[in-house]
Amino acid sequence: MQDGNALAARPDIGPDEDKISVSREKGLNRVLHILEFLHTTQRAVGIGDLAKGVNAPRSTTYTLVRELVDAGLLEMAGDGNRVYFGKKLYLYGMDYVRGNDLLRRGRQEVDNLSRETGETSELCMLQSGRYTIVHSSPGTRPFRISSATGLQIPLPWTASGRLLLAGFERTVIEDMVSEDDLVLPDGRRLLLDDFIADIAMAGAAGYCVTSGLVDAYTKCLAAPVFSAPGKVEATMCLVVPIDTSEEKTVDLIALLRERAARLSIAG
Amino acid sequence: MQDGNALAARPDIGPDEDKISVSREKGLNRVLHILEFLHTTQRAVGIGDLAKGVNAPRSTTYTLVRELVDAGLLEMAGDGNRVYFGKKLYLYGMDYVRGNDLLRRGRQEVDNLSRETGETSELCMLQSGRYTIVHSSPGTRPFRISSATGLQIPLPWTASGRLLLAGFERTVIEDMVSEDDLVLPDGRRLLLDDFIADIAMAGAAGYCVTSGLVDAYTKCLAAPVFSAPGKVEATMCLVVPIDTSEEKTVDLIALLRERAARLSIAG
DNA sequence: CTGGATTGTCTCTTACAAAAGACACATGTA
DNA sequence: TACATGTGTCTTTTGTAAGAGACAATCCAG
Repeated sequence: MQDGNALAARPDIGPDEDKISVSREKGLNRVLHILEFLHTTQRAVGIGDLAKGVNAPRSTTYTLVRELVDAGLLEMAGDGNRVYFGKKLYLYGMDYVRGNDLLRRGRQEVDNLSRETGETSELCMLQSGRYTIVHSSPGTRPFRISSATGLQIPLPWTASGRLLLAGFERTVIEDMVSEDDLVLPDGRRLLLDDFIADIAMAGAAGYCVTSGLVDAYTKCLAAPVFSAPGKVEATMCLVVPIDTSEEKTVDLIALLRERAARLSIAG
Repeated sequence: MQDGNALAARPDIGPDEDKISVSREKGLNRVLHILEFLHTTQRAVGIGDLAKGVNAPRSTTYTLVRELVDAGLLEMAGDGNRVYFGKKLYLYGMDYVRGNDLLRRGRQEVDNLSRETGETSELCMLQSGRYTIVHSSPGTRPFRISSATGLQIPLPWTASGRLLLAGFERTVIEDMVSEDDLVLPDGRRLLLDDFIADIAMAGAAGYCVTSGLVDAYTKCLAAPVFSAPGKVEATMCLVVPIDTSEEKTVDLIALLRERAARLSIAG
């Protein structure tokens, strides 16, 4: 099952039809699409729009939504004909946190770090082959982008991405990184070979810094968190102004690496 | 695991859906049961046990689990043949928090309150007809029960339960409260009429105190959070030693009510 | 007012997923 | 050694859920 679902790319024009005919799909898959769609929209959605968004028949969507609302996974939002995530999902999510040492302690460390440094700090992981901000703490600077938790960003855009891929085979990396991912927000285009070289360097150095990749005003410092020797499970990173002095940057990296190391193994 | 599945006993109100034959069930329902089962066990579970736990055929369970793991809703845990909640559920849960003002601010207030008072503080809501601890902050006392987030408790056992039901019709309350719910942990039995009288009183007073209901050593103070005039959306509560002085209790109630009021409406 | 677009509910059909069961391979234990 | 128990992957069968479409009820623009 290769679910390169169309919703992530574009709802309407789908050259990558799984089958020639949009054959009957399993209810569970429809549900998974619905959840993913709500995650991308980040807001309550009308059931009609939802049906369009996941490219499912209206009747099916209505029944599924009703079942999910009854189950508490979704909730009807404000004005009455929109749905969004429900309390049950929150509860399950907290269960996950509780059962996951790394995440639990990582959130804590990230919060500490951003409080101590005043900079935006994040915990990042690979999530189904994509870079994901699992937790972030805003820092105290006047205007800082609220890089929302759960946001997924192309791996090549980030320092963390370079660390997370350390140790992977070249072929695996090629699979994970699409052509589009190599195009930066400002239109510049990375070379795959350069990116792979970056990954090797980052892995060897034990940290990674990128400047002006996602935007022109910040640089990103990242350090790896290991779940086993050599296996990068997550990264902690700091987002700082691009004009941060070399000296301060070095200090921050040292701090970051110390905290990341503290998270590693040590179960 | 000789316990049948407690959760299937009453998935929802009303019609006797328990058929003689455990006939073929919808995949989505199986999934919902799986999630609920994992929520009650609060730990990673082997797939075999999972199948027993939700009373589903092994083969079905294997395929469903595989699909859920692929989707990231579940993850294989530690030793390799157990499953538990996955990162995706955490991300969806955080989306819920973000989209839900009351919860977001409520968590904050609860954390503040427990820090200021040193007592265990909780945010509670109705979740599919049951009392649910949506967020809790432990307080600083030496030994305090870690009333886990997401824990569901019979409504009559709690102060919050009385407030949450304020304004509901008697028949609705009767539907929500089972016979078993009226039996306290220590074996005492509440009368439904008394409970309903309590609800009315709590609703009128705008707060509620219960002593020694869940256990003999604590009392529970609760105040309502309104989503609209008269509509109780949640409660904040404090769990304090049962021998807390009358004077201090009064002070805490005042504080609690102030904070709860701050959460109300104001959306 | 009218015509088009949305919303929510219902019914009926058949394509397809859930379930049964067989299999292969580990374990443990008498 | 046999014998039970747990695990993971097949195939086959058949009950039913996904989907098409019809319906009434809003809503809104022209």
